[in-house]
Amino acid sequence: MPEGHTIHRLARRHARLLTGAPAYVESPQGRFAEGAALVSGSEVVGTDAWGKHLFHEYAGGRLVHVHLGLFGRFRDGRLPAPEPRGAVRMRVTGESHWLELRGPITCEVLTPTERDAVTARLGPDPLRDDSSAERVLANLVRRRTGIGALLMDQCVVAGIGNVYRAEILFRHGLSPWLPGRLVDESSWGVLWEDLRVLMHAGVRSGRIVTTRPEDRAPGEGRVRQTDAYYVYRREGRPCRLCGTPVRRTTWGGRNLFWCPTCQPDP
DNA sequence: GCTAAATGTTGAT
DNA sequence: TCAACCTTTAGCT
Repeated sequence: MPEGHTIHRLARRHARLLTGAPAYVESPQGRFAEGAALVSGSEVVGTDAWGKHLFHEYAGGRLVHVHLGLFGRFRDGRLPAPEPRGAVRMRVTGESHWLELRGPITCEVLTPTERDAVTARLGPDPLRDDSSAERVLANLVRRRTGIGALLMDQCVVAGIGNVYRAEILFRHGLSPWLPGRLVDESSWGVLWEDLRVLMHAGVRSGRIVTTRPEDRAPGEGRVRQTDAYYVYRREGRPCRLCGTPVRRTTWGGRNLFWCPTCQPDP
């Protein structure tokens, strides 16, 4: 489930499992063999996340840069590690735990300068303390494109994916086609704070839940997956607030879900 | 067992 | 705008 919250959660977890000890890095599948050899045996000094990009920092100044793309996945566990099965791009063995990475779109070794070049192309990340609502707003108001496309543009704001995009626009009654230049400062400020709260909750729980308790079936404990969203993947089902069937279209090659009543055309 | 779809990005047309 | 790529899973037969 790789939106920004997944990556930040992985960064924290990997820091806990690996930091402060040497790690042995291999590529059972072979496609990361050269990179693995560059860092293997060095101490893990920390991890970092920016948007959907994850970095493992090794002593000696090398970084492993991972982008999960749509399909990438990490698994981990306590040593001893099981025999790698199938296409394992990277396997990391620390002092007490192992990690396994499959299906990433990117897995490469970078220098600090190269890492800076990666993050320089990214907009502010709502999950980072150094992010700023004002800077994102400045990126929005410069563009005529609809806010629905802009929120998915990682140069504008980093870490939002298709689920958070659909859900945050619904929660604020905004049409995905509202031009970025028409986004006003006060409603953007409210949306941004809400987004930060939702994404931080996602980091904590490891899943995306955007519905308010009063908008889902009563019950304690874990929110059922069918109750987690307002519009994402709910095409044809009645809007939780107004009953209008949720709509879906394809925009920029991605599915876009919205309620035409709660999010009227601009 | 097969097919389609998926929370993403890049590069060609 | 479209296809390609990375891999798993759900829903069929």
